[in-house]
Amino acid sequence: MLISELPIPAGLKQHYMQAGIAELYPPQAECVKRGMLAGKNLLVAIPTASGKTLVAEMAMHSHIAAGGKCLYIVPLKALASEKYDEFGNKGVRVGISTGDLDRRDDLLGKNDIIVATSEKVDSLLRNSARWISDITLIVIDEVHLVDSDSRGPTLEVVIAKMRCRNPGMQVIGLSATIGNPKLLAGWLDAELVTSNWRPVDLRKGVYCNNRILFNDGERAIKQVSKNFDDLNLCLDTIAEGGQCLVFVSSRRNAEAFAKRAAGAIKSDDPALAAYAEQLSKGAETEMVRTLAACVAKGAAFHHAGLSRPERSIVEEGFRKGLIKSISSTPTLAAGLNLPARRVIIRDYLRFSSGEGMQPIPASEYHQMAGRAGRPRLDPYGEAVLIAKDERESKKLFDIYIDADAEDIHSKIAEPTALYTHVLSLIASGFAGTRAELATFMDRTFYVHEHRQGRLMKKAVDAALVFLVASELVVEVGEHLGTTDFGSLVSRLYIDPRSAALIVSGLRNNENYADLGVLQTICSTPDMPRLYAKNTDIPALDRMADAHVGELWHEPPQDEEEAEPYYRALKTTMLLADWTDELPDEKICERYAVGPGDLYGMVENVNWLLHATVELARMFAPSVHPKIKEYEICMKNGIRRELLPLVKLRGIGRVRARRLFNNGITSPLALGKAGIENVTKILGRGIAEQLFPQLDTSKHVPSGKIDDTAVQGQSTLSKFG
DNA sequence: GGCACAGCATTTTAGACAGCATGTC
DNA sequence: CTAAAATGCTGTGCC
Repeated sequence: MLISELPIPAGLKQHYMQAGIAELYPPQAECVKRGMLAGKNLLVAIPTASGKTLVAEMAMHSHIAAGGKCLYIVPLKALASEKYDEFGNKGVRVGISTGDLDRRDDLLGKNDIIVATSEKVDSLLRNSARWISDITLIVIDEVHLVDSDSRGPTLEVVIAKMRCRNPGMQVIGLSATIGNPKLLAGWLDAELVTSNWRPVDLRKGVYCNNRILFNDGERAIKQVSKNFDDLNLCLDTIAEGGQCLVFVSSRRNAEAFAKRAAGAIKSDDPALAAYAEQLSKGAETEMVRTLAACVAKGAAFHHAGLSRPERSIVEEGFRKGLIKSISSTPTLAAGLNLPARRVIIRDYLRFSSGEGMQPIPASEYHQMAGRAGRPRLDPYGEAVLIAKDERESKKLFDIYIDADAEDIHSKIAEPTALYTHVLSLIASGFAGTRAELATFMDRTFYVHEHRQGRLMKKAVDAALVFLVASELVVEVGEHLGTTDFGSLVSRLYIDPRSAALIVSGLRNNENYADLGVLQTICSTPDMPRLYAKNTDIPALDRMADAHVGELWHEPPQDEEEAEPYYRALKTTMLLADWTDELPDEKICERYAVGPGDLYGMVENVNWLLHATVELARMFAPSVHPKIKEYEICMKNGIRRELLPLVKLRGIGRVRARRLFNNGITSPLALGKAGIENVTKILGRGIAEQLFPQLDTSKHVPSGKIDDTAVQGQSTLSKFG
């Protein structure tokens, strides 16, 4: 099927022509035949990289040409940016909305295409963004994620809410291949398109006894390294001019492989040295030093301990073909599209708490394998597993290569998954009675899958019991409504259990302490917790003793609750060190985390601290100002005494501390000190940027700076 | 008694969404 | 319940 013959806007055709796309891939053509451009709902369950995004884009442009508006839902923030870039510059207005990137709501609604994460869409629905009702096409990327324990229920509810809200809306689901696509298509009232076609030939095999076994042949691998099969596989591809992606089960393994690969590749490209240099500019942690050393030689590792900039450097180096191998935890499997000629799935067992080492699901294997082969760049792609003996080799063929992907199932009836969604359905007017809740639930994948709502009703009832007991929901006769508290919690987008925990913390503690608030937040189900090692326990106990008056939670007597307690306490300590101005490197070293973990932790607690501020406004007005200050401390990683200074643009934790230690403790003192003195402390450029800010405050008394001075004063007198 | 070290026992283990209002070193 | 590598601990041999 030729692009030129399609009923899509001329402008888009031209873009495709210029990009050298003249004809549709077979599965794409199938989508068109099934009515994708004629408004039919569609579930496209085809392998990665076989052109799902392109067909969805064509459908979106058709809608826009007819005056419609499209919502493109993705599972990851990184994916949202990727799609945002891809859809842009093609004559339509594209907007993006995720936790960190946002245009103001009304502005966002002016776009033709809005790219957003599922949670963000849910949040927008809860906060009644008006443009939502203008959406005529919703595209759900990776719909099979309704199967996810943690995030699937949200996706499922968002899809159901959107379809309730906009009855005539077209729905396009893009999915990896799954075992039961018909069931999912049935739920979406969609035509089903499945296919195994791929643009680059993909060969799947198992390495065993110095050769890769494929279903249709084998390939000998040169034994360069005596001890390491994984390395030999990697070097084999590089020798042929390819690149390698190695999936392993832990961060430690990823780093260890990168070191070995670096030692064997020994590339000395000056461009690599530049990347290494760029990396060394960041936090000077052991992890970053290792990464820089590896990158300089043409190898890299990738996991969530890397910060955003560090990840982009690695990704860019690989895309440009300079970095020859990346060893990665599952970060890269689900995230960015970063194909390589050979993908080595080295560790197929992964630790899972309570279950020991578990084989990864076949669907995940297929997803990683699908990363093999760069369209137009590689002649073929290879996905290789590693076996110790023939027996294991046979097993790997059985459970992965020759295995279909698993069926997917709704996870919405899990005990606690519904608390937040039942609350939001009541708060945002989707349901005002138990009967209306049931009617809404009839539209979920769960009820479609089980063909009856008995268990669903049980789960909803259990959620209501919790919500009523926590004073979030009130039931008067038939009518269900939210309290002010419930409505706030729904809009804040936090777990009702977190809200209940925070509110009881605020109510039950006479003595306000930052540490108590922090510990409470860290005990919340919305806060990921650090792992507490056995050897950490004594230090944690000592720390708890030293701060008895400030902590709001006692060590539990119950053996079972000891672990979450210590994990929360360790997380509390890390964040307390952050607001105590311990340098990033020291924190990373002390808690054995990477810069990416630290920033993630701070970002997460900032979100919950913001929610705590709002809850305190309602339940503990006397401590509200203190928590608000603490929120700013956490955002910047500073002690209270620096609060007046960080209000200035260009001043963060480091510069504020430098000024303070030189006796400049407020914008007022900064003005008195004069530009020359400040130049000595911070350099000419920064000083020149600061003084104009002081000037404007004179002319605009109600401006930002003046505010700051007042708040700073009161802060210092209170907490001296 | 003190130290080095082999060898056995224990410990540890992936990822990442949400609010708000704009700019750190 | 399953693995594998790193780290911790114990006991031995030696001075």
